[in-house]
Amino acid sequence: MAIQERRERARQERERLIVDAARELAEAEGWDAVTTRRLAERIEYSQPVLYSHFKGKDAIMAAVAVDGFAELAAELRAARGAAADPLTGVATAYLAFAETRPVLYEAMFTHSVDLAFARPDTPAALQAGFGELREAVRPRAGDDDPAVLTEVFWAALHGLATLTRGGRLPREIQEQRLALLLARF
Amino acid sequence: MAIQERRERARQERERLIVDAARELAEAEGWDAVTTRRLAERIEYSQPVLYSHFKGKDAIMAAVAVDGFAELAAELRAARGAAADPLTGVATAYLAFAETRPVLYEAMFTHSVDLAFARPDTPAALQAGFGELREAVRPRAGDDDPAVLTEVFWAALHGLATLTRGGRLPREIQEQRLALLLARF
DNA sequence: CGCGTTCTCTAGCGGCGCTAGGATCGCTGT
DNA sequence: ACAGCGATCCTAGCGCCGCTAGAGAACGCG
Repeated sequence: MAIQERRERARQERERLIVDAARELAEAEGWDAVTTRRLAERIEYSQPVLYSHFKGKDAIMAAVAVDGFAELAAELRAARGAAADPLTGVATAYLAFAETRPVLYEAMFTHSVDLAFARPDTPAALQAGFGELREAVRPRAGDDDPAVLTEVFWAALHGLATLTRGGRLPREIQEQRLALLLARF
Repeated sequence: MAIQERRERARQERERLIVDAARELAEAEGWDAVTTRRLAERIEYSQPVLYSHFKGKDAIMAAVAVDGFAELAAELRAARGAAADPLTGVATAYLAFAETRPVLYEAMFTHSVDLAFARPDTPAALQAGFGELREAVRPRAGDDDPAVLTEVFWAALHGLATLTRGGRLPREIQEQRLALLLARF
């Protein structure tokens, strides 16, 4: 039986290799450069092995996105603990994440439509990130439902992040925008 | 000289034909189905004709997006005039636009990164839509800069629209979210 | 009518995501 | 020790993509 375990271990290592390679390639040259051929070349296997791990290219990107959600959750947690005002800290950390890891943020939100949210099989990392936001919002909720208010706050952050990233909003006064948003919460 | 004018007119008609065909095809089968081959077939010309009008496929999508901005601006204007509370009306109209014309909204915000915003050559329709939002926000701005506050409000709406569209937020309680957002403005 | 420009098409390039089918490797039972 | 047999992996190729070069047709003009 140990043989199968070793094989399974090797499989999972290779799966990590694929996901990491996809992320590195995307961070180096953008998601357009992430093709199955280039990915296969980078991991030194042939194309078809990708399909023995993932259903298709989208699934690989979704795996990168899940990693991204885990990192985002970790950074939000750290920011909530460290900042004088948790909500400010979390919001700043969120915008910083989107700004410094654009490739991850794209995978998480712009691409990969079929990641289950608010479902039984939702990856834990996704829930965790939202949880961090909710705990930061809760003290400011007043009579409002904290969960729903968190959704609104998250949407505002997401909007700021994506509109800025897409060149729709000039980057320079982002701090001012964030201040106005926080003042209203 | 009249001959050149006639030709120019025909060219512009064909350009409209291309943009409309792209939009119709996208609305019928999604943007993935909009390929240069299928588009050429639909307008009953060969592929290279497309490239005598537009630099590439992205430019065609950008043209559809500009049409979208014009429609959005028109709907926001109507909503601002008709609603009891302008801000509520405009916000509702914005979310309704994203919900009922997902294909246009995608072209405007998810794709086509290289539409100039806040630049000399920014299409007027883009400015107009933002102007409608700004006029609706202004009475609620208090001591805040209305333009910046409008950006924040727009970002919040955009976030709600995209997160809902991507399945990140369940659609059912969108009205409740909008109420919470409006209450904070 | 013949000429030159202007337009449009056929054909093809390199690359894409993905898959079928055969070769090869490594474990297993005799 | 070795033949048999799955599991594993690669070569080759399908149909499609965005885009372009170059041939040929259509059209206004002298």
